[in-house]
Amino acid sequence: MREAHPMTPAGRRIVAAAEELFYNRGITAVGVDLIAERSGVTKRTLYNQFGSKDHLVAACLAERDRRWRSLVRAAVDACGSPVEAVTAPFDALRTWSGTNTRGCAFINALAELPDPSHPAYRIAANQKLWLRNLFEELATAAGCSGPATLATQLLVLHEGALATQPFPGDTLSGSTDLARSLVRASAPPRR
Amino acid sequence: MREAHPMTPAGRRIVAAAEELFYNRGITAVGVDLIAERSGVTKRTLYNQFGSKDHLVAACLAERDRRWRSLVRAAVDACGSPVEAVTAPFDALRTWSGTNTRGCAFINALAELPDPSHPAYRIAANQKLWLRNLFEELATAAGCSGPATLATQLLVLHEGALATQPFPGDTLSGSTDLARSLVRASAPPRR
DNA sequence: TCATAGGTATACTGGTCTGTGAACTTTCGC
DNA sequence: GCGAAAGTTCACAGACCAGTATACCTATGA
Repeated sequence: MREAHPMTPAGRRIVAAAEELFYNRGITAVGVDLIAERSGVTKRTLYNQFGSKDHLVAACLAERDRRWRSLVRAAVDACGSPVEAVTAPFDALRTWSGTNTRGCAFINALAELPDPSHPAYRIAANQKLWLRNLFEELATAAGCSGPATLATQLLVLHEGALATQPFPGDTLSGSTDLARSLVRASAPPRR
Repeated sequence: MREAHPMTPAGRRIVAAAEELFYNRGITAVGVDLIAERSGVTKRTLYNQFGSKDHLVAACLAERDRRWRSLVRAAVDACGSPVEAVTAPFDALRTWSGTNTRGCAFINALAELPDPSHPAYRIAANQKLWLRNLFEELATAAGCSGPATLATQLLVLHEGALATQPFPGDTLSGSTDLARSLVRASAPPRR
């Protein structure tokens, strides 16, 4: 289920170029010719590596997911207490938003890929499930009451901050504050 | 700034068909030939009415926005008290979600239309601004403390519920509950 | 030494895309 | 009855699309 990344140098360049183009211009709007040109590679190489555009899309989202998860894990590890750790994904989101200002790539991808049998569909859907479960695990570890309900609320706040990111106004700060006060309210009293 | 809707019968059929197709399959993925066929109209008529696909996209989003706003206004008017009215958009969202299960059409559209000069861009961006301002107006009318901060938090909850809608699990109930308790906490004590 | 894997170069297929041109028909209010 | 607006028919332009075919080059390592 967890495959390694035996990707050739050309393969990595293709994914990097495609990721940027898909995120900033949309998946359907970007052609494989442009991706090949941007990554300094022939279209033949692209097809030898990924087989089809659909599978390249999946590879891009998988790579993005991998990067996002490791950022969140680092933010969780950097926290001093289990209670702080519950809202660590909001800290990760602040970092992430510095270089990703066009909303959530997974939501955006699903907007263009309505077919559940598309190889990228499952990756995008799992991404949200993973975060929700992480919130629940962290809430449980911090001793919060009602971790399931809390996790859903935190996910909504997180996705809301991400979805409103392209619009003017700082929504991330407000939702982070709200998330923290929710966690504090459901956490056991200190010592 | 506010033009009427002197749309011909064919024009209305085109918008209706295009709206459904754009929302369910993505804007770039849907061709004008298909839209013309679905609405029982010639491609020539489509271009006579809207000039370009881009302007048709804008007309579809404008129509959707109009429908959404009137639903929200009706929900606000149906409320018994100013405090209840603040969270009325969440009631409207519950109704709306019955027939719209692919997330927010405006967020989805912006994912495919990165160019701010696209005729549809401003419509999509204004939609969120309108809702945020409505929240603030309603919060002020209800005598809530810190209406600006509250409005931003309510917007985030609303957009979060909308964004997570395509995924399994009922996120709308949890965010509606949270929204109501936020409003109650900042509202003045009864009588 | 030589097979293999990764990659280049280039031309091509068959299809779809948005958008236009030009001439014809239908409907309806004045 | 007539003129204008709305709509039809259909061919067509020119660009772009995903994906393939063929032939060649160049490392590396057994």
